[in-house]
Parts: sequence; C-alpha cells; structure tokens
Amino acid sequence: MSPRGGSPMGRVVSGPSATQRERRDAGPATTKGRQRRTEILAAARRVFEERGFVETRVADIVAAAQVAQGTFYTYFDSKDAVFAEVAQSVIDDMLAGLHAPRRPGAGPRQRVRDGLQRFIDAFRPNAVIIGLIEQVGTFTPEMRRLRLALRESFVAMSARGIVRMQTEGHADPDVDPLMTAEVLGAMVDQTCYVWFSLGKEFDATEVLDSLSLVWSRAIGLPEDGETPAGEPGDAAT
Amino acid sequence: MSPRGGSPMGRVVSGPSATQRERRDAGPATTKGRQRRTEILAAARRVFEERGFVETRVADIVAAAQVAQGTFYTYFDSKDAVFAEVAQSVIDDMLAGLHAPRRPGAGPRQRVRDGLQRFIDAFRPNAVIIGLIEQVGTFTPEMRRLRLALRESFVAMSARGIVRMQTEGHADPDVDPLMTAEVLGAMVDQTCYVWFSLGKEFDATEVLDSLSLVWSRAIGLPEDGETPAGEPGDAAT
Amino acid sequence: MSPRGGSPMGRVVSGPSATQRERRDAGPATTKGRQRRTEILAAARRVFEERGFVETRVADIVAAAQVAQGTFYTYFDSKDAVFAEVAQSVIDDMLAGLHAPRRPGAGPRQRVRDGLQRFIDAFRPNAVIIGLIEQVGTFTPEMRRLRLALRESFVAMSARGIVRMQTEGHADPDVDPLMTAEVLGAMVDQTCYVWFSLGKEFDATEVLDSLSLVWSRAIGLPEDGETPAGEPGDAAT
Amino acid sequence: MSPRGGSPMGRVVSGPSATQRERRDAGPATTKGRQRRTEILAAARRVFEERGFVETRVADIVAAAQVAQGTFYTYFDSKDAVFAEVAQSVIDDMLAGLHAPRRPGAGPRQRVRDGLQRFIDAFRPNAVIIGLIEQVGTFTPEMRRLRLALRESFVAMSARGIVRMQTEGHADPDVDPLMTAEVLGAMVDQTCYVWFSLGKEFDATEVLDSLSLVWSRAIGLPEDGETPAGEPGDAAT
DNA sequence: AATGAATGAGCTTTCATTCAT
DNA sequence: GATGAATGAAAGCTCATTCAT
Repeated sequence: MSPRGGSPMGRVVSGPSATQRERRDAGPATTKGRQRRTEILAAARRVFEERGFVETRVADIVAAAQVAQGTFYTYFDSKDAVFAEVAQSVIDDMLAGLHAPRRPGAGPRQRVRDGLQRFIDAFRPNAVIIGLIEQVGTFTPEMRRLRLALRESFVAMSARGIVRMQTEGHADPDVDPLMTAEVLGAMVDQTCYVWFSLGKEFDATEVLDSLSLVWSRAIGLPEDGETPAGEPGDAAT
Repeated sequence: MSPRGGSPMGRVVSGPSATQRERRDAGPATTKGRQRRTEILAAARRVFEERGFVETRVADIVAAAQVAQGTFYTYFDSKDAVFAEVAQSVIDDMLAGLHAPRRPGAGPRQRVRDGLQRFIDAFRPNAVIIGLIEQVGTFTPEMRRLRLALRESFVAMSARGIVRMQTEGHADPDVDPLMTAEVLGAMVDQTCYVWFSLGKEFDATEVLDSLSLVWSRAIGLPEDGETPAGEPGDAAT
Repeated sequence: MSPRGGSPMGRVVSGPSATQRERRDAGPATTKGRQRRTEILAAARRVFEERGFVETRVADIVAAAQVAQGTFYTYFDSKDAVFAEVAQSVIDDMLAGLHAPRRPGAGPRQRVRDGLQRFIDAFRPNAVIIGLIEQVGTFTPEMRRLRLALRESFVAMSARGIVRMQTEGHADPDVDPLMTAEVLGAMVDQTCYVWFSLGKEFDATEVLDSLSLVWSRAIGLPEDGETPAGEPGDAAT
Repeated sequence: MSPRGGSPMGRVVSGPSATQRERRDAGPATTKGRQRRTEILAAARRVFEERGFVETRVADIVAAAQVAQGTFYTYFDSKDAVFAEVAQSVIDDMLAGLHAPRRPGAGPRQRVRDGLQRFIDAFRPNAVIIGLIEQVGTFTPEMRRLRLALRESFVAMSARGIVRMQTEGHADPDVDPLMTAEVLGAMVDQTCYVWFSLGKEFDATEVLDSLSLVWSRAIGLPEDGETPAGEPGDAAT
C-alpha cells in the first residue's frame, strides 16, 4: 500500500515492482556496467574486512566505491547479497588454491607438508572474510551452508589423500580416513583461524612444523629416516 | 561495543540519572533483588541461545523474565553487559570442568582420553554460548579477550600435561609442548564447535577415538600394548 | 540478518522480534497510554484529511501529535494500520448515524426525506475520510471491503425501508426493492461524494428536494396530496 | 503532481537538458517516432489498468513497451504526464460514445433507456481508468478538473435531454432539469463504478431496468401504456 | 533517437535506553 | 524497586528523472 521504499512488511499489493529485481538478476548489459559492478564488489570486500559485517553500512560501501547510494542497488539486492557474493568468491579462491598440483617425486611427509602449506597460503589472504563468514553464518543459513561446504570439501580432499597414502603403504591402514581427516582438518582450520583471523602471533615455520608432525604421526607415516609403518620396529637402528 | 547505531538517549547526550546508575553500581540490596537479577540473567541466556546475540532484543529478555522493560536496567548496564556476564559464567563453568581431578592409576593414553572427555563434556552444554562469544568477539574486543583467555587457559593446561608426560618418560621429549598443545587444542576446540555448535552429526565414540589417537600419537605416546617411548625400541634416545 | 530496521525484505531470521508487535496487539496498559493512543489517532485523522493518504507521512502525524517518531510505533503497526483504524471509526460513526430512530407519525414522503437527511448529516463530517477510503480502496483489499460493507449496509437498510412501504401499501409493490435500493443508494452516495468530497457547491435544500423527489417517485409513492399508488388516478382532483 | 517525495534530479536542482526538453516539446518528428509514442502510451494504459497509478513504476511501463528507461522521457514529461494523456483519451472516448445519434421514432422511455445503455457501453471498457482518475484526482488538481469536466458534460447533456422532453410534453415540467440531471447522473455514474470498477456482480438487464425506471419516473414520464404526463389525469397542471 | 547506468532525496521502521510515576 | 511509555538516531531501499554515449 505504501508506495515508498520504507514500509517493509505488510505490503498489500506488490513489493519492489519486480522490475528492479529483474534488471539486477539480468546483470549489467554494458562493459561499463560490469566494471562498476566489480568496483562496488571490491569496495564492499574492503569495507567488510575493515569493519566486519554488522558494522558495515551500505553507505560505507558506496562511499568507498565513490558512487551514489542508489547505484549500489542497481547491482545488488541488499547488503546481505553483496556479502554472499564476496563470500562465494573467497570460497572459490580457497578451493582453487587447495587443488594445486602435487609436487612430483615428493615423499609422503613432504606431501603432507606441501598440502598444509597450500592450505595456509590459501587461507591467509582470505582470513578476514572467512572469519566474517563464520560470524554471519550464525544468523544466516546460507552462509552456514557455504562454510560447511568449504569444510566438507577440505575434509574430503584430506581423506582422499589419507586413503592414497594407505594404498601406497605409507600410512597406517587402520586409521579411519574420514574421521581422522575430520579432526585433522579441524586442527588446521582452527589454527589458521586463530593465527590469521584472531591475530595471534605465530612463527610460520613452527606452525608448519607442528601441523606437519601431528598430521604425519596421526596417520602413521614413518618418521623421517624410518621405514614405512607396518614394518619391524627397527626404524632407528 | 553495541553494533546498533542509535545513540539511544532522549536528549542528545546525557547518560542515566544519578540514582539509576548508583543502584546499578551498588548491586541488589535485598535478597529479592538478587533473585530478580539471577532470573533476568537466566532468561537472557535462554534467549541468547535461542536467537543469537544480534537477533536478541532486550524486549525479548524482559518478556522471558516476566519483568518490565525498565527493570532490566535496574540490574544491568546494557545488552552487551548481560551478554558479557553470561559469557563469563560459561567460561568459568568450562574452566571448572576442565580442572577436574585426574583419575589415579590411569596410563598416559587413558589420561589423554579422560582429558578429552572432560573437554567435550564441558563444551557440550555451553556450545551455543561459546559460538556466540565467537560471533560477538568479531565486534567486541572484550569478548575477543575472553575467548582467547579460554583458549590460552586450555592450551597452557594441555602443555603442562605434555610436559608432565615428557618428564615421566611417556611422551616424546622432542616435541615442543606449547606449539603442539596449541595445534592439538585447536583440533579439539574446532571439532567440538563443528559438532555441537554447527550441529554436524558425529558419533561420540568415533570422535573420542580419533581425537585420542591423534593426540597420543602426536606427542609420541606408545601405542597400546607397546612399551613407552624411550624404552626398549628406544627410537628417540 | 541485518539487525537494523531498514532491510525490509530478505530478512533471514526473524522480523520485528514479535515482542514489539505483541505489545502493540496488547494495547496500552495504562490510562495515559490509552490517552496517547487516542491523541495520535486524532492527529492522524487530521493529517489524513489535510493531505490525503499518499501524501501523509508518519512524520506529519507525529509532528501533529507532538510525540517522537518512535512513539507512533508504540501504538500502531504502520501508516496503513492507523488509516485502517481511522477508516473503521468513520464507518462506525456513519452506520450509527444512519440507524437513528424514525420520526413517529411521519408520512412516507417525509420518512424518505428524513432518511436522506440522516444520510447527508452522517456523510458530511466524514466526507474527506470517505473519499480517502475510496482512494485507498484502489490499492488495498481491506479498504475495499470496508467501503463495500458500508454500501451494502446502507443498501440493505434502504431495501428494508422500501419493503416496509410496499407492505404498508404506500410504495409500488412491483419495484424490485433490492435493485432499486442499489441504484438509489448509488445516487445518494455519489451525490454526497460530489458535494462534500469533491467540493461542488450545491444548495442543501435543492439537493434534498431532488433526492427526495427522485426516491419517492422511483418507488411509486403518491405525490403529496395524492392517494397511494395502485388506486385510481384521481390523486389531484 | 507526483506524490513521490524524491526530488529526482542528480544535482540539487537543474531540470532536463535543453535538447531533451526541446525534443519533447516538439513532438515526434518521424513516423517511426509517432509509432513509438503510441506504443508507450498503450503500454502505459495496460500497466496502469493492471497495477493502478501509485503502484505503477515507469520501469514497468518501459518494460511493457520494450524500450529503454530513457526512451520514455523522449516522449513524455513524467509519469504524471502519461497518465494525464491516458486519462484524456479515455474521457474523449466516453464523450464520443455518449453523443451517439438518437434512435429515430423511439418513445421517451425508450430514449431514456437508450441513453443509459450508451453510457454503460461507454463506461464499461474504460472503467478501470476511470477508477484511477478518481484515485489520482485525490492528489492532482488537474485530474480532479478532468473528472469534474466529464461529470459536467454528462450532466449537461442529461439536463438538455430533460428539457427537451419537458418541451415535448413528455416530462413533468416542474422538475428542475439541472438538479435532477445532477442526482440522476450521480446514480448512473456510481452504479457503473460499483459494477465495473469495484466488481460487484450485477445482472445487466436488471440494472438497465432499474436505472431506466427510476430515471423515467423521476422526470415524470408516463408509465408504459399510460398517457403522457400533463394529459388526462393531469396532476401537475 | 535510443540506451541504460547513475543519482539521491526521502520515507518507514526498529530498538536500546531513559525517566516520570 | 518496579513499571511501561517515550525517545530519536540510524539505516536500508525505492524509483522518478537525468545524462553521457
């Protein structure tokens, strides 16, 4: 009934006229439009990183992007929607980083270390946004889904790695790959979170050493200079 | 701390009346008053658990506590203040749970398992609030401090445990107790978070098994039925 | 997700917290509250009459009522809601005015005239709001219902009057009471609308004369000094 | 005229560029241009009929017309302006319909009935827009003028018809032609409004019967099979 | 003449907090 | 101490209209 933007609920007749929404769904028609969209997205990410989700105002984003308030809504449905897009791009970026090719000819311990390094490298630049996804996930099912999807993906990948090492005879065949991947994933994930998102100061090498050691021992990789698990206990002799 | 914008006082800036502030500072004078305070605190916790911090309104709390809107401010400074108090009580409860006495005569693996069980048991009933502390920590330094304090406390305790086991000759003396406690703590913490706060369905025994195994192996405890590290097959000596 | 009032659609979690709404539904608890509510309602009516529905801002209403913007929402859900209440009270007032007691001993023509006079007297002070109900009815089903309910009520009453006169032998028994009441009602209604709402200047006596004449003739009442319809054409002799 | 608040120009106040305004004032220069204009006008009418004036967005109109947002302003000054044009064309159409030639050789009652039928036929296809004119009239003087002009025109025509019948000796010479035309016009107008615009379901024949009967009796036409007023039972002489 | 992106004033509604009773 | 009404700053979103291409 009320023609104005305000009146959010209890609208009797229509809502946002659907026409505006269509255009947003269609996406920018011109090159310049696509460019603007990207600019606003980038500005949004910057502001979110600086102020967090709750504290970010659309006004901050448009100020950072140097456009008018209305322009924002030419490209995005809402503050929630931009955040979802920023989050998605971060997740995509991380997943891409994780799937980097294995180094050929590396031993199992080295491969574990490489994998952890990749995770850390993928996490670090996205740490703030990942922290926000966590935060926002508390009140948005969609974000929670995204967050869990990233986890699952990482856990599944780790589990595959464990199975591969078991098949190759490097890793203890008795450990449950999925459950172990689950807790080791939690370890890595949370360590990075504390390190990069909460800002606890760690020494990069020490972290990598510790994570590598725990991971390797957990799945029963032979200590460096040891013969593979499952063989006589004569490793150090 | 409050993420809300509205500078809420009727005048431009004034603060509460002297009498009101005094009453708050003084704390409840009568038994009935103390009781009221407790009721409101309990109601607040319930509502926070149900709706999260951001979505909780003071109005919800007073409704749950069956008191008038104004009564809330007789006992608490602000919404943030009640949350801080709820959070503090949760942290206290957890710390108390963790410091439970060791079972006498248990072997090192059993002691690890017991410690993990204690953590899980302490975490479970407080999971939702812990998740909220995380959330609120994103915009509140005070909460962040609280959160990190809990971590430090747990990590320190774990590190002491590792050192003890190293001293006793059970654990690998070469692992860095602090750094290892750090990453293992991250593992346990995050696993519980995913399990209880995000609601991923885990089997209790499997979780405990996996965590115990990883923890034990990480610090080089001998496998069950094996002689301790440093003895017979004394690899690490 | 957005904690703020703005974010009107796409809200993921909750809406207005329900607590606010409950209080509004409950109605004012104190005498002072009831008084405030009435004041705002009166102010709203004044503003609506002055500016129309679309042009009225909640800001205008609160200014007229000399209260803060937020106070409005302590008592009413929305601009639409106040209007609905104003409209309802106008309709109630009109219906009450129409049901005034018949003058005893008046002839049928006089009774018709009295009825019309009552309608006019009931319409006049409510004319502006009735016009707005019409306007708002175009976009709100609820208002349309209200508007039609008033019509039905008036038509039904008129139809009963016609039937009574037919029974008494004054009115032509051959006219369809309902359909005739329908078109005569339309005549009266619209005449008042043009007169009071659109502001066309009519002479009160002339209007009443014309309406009375048309109405009376339509249902076949004998001309003044004539014998009732259905008898010989010797009326004027 | 626009009820919207937003002073919509990019700068504080500027007005359209000279070239744009000139083009609008000049009107379409090419055939294709005239065609475009017509298309947009038609689209506008369709959208107005579907959504009402307030709920119609310029965006809806251009979407329906399959042109760009800016194109609209090449041909029309504003949303209000298109509506005015749509309204004007509806009024013109109605007036044209009303002035259809009288059927030769018809008796007075038949002529009344014919006139009413013409009105109904002219009203029906334009009902929605007429309703909107009413609605918009509430906040636009220009529309109110248009609306009243239509009324006046119809009333004047009716009055002339009554005078003619009085002159011809068919109608009661004592009724005031103008005032009677006024209330009878109100009756017909409002009946059509309720029927076609508000959607109350009437039987076409019954409506026409009732309107005809009331109208005829109101101006004192002899009942069918009766001799004209002023003859035999010449009451009114 | 056509396009579609840009503009920004303006409105509604929420809710933490205060204060008179 | 308790009550509940009052406050008002703030923020999200819409959409008529303009203007650079």
